[in-house]
Amino acid sequence: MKTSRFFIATQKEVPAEAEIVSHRLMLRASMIRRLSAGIYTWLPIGFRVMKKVERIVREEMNRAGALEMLMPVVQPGELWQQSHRWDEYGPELLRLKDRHERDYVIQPTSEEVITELARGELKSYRRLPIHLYHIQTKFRDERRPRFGVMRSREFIMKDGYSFHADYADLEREYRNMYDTYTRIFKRLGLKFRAVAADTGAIGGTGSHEFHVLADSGEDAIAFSPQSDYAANVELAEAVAPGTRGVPREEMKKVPTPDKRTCEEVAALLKIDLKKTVKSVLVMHEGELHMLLVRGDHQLNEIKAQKTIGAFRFAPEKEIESSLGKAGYIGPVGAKGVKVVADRRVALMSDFVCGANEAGCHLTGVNWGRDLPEPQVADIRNVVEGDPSPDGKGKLEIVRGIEVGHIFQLRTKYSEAMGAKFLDASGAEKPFEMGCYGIGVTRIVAAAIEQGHDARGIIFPAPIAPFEVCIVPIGYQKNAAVREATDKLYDELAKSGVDVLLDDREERPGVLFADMDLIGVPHRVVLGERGLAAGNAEYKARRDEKGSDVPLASIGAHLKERLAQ
RNA sequence: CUCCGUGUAGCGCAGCCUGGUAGCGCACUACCUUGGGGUGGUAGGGGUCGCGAGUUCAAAUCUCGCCACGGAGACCA
Repeated sequence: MKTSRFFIATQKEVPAEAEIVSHRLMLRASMIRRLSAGIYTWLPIGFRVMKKVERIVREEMNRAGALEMLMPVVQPGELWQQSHRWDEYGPELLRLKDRHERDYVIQPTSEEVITELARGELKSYRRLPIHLYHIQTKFRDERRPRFGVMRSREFIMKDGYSFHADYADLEREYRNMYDTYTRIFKRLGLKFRAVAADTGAIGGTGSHEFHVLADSGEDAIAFSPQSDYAANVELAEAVAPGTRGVPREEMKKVPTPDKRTCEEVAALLKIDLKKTVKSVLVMHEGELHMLLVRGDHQLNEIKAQKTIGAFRFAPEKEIESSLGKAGYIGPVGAKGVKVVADRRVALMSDFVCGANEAGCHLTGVNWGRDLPEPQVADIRNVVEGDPSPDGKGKLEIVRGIEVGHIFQLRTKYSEAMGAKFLDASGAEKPFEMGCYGIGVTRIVAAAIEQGHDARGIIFPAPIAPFEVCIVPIGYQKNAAVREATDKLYDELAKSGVDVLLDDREERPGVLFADMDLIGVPHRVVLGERGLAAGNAEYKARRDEKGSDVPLASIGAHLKERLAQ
């Protein structure tokens, strides 16, 4: 490909709306253009990258025995009513009506269609197992689309669905997919980690998320370097080994005027933040609950909801009408309030909390003596240094971008939609199902979050828009440069290298800047100066400096680099 | 959903407070210049100032409504 005939529309300036580096660089590199909120056009450069990601995903899925197919983007609402997702999904599901006023949805995933297909086609256990997948446009009407294609409304995903006669076979395929995903992300050249995820209401033993590691990631992942334990921070169990200390202090009321937060109180009293307890008042079905976590910990709403059920935070008014001024409430003498303490809090002694009196806190508080033993539950986020739930080592926390998710659906859809087969004994059974997703377009953004510098994108070679670029200096004017350039270009193109020749009549600086920006991993510069000495210059995108390579062997040199 | 902010050329912005001929930079077109890290110059083209109402002799500018976009927000006693 020659740049003069290609679509390069790089820019120095970038729309102010682009917040994260991948979004900025994708716009600047002319990979994408925004059409509407969360909806993007993929320009040729971006399209090439996306297709390379797709290809690797496709090759590995096929290798793993899955069969590619294609399901419609527009799906009848009726199927979604059968699976109950019509009601469960909420406003993220884009619904529309056709001219006959019939309901349709734009698919966010395809469980309904695939289950409907299986219901009609897979009548016998002899046809099982089978794994079907497609790579297709999805739509989720996100509340707040942002970060470019990282969190867009329209996106491309590979979603696969497997059908099994029994759970053991589903587990086998699940492991197969775990291994396949691991291979895919390795081939993509990304740093990633598989983490245990929430199995939610569906249960079953299996759900893993695959995260590309990047500081800008939206998810925090807790893992133990001493074992293979890894989980989303929101789900990681916070354990609290040890026993409660014996009380040494008397409970005392101390004045803490204008000190409402644990941090302020700890600073005023000159005590460790770990001696304080945060009291959070919530309302669940008309009943007030007080949730207690240690001053330096954070409440985990998901865990708390699992413990007491759905709740909302109590507004200041409700706090004042029940216990007193917000900022000074606490569990001691909290009448009409159910107290739930985090495991860690339940082990505390001589702690500090609000006194339910404006401007006052209590010190030296102890369970059993000053207030009744509380209900105890895991209701906080884990923090760095917490013991690993599997008992091996201490947790570390890194940030990640979720790019893959594998899930054991079990019989949720097959039962809801009556998708059954006959087993060997002639009995009718619902399929055991698995589903497996990979965010193709999100991977492109994630790769950029992981690979960039001040000059632009640094793509892993397997997904770069081009493998090699040739930058001639004076291509339009210097016959020797032109000749050497054309010769090398033809040689590389003929041997199947994905090569880009920058033949634009621009200053060298412009060419260099553009090639760096779009992230081509290997670059050859041919100029009068070097050619006079019989040399080409080779530079890898990651390197600061290039090196001279004899012109005669530059082709071989490149092929060697590409093979690495 | 709530609060805040912003809508002026493809992009980044100024002008608005204090109403009076719509501007700058990038990009684009032509020519000259330059040629190893976004060269310098000359001349151009491109605008319903988000939409609608109101005030006024006169509205990008003031008022009201709407729309779009962006940011923040259950953070926590």
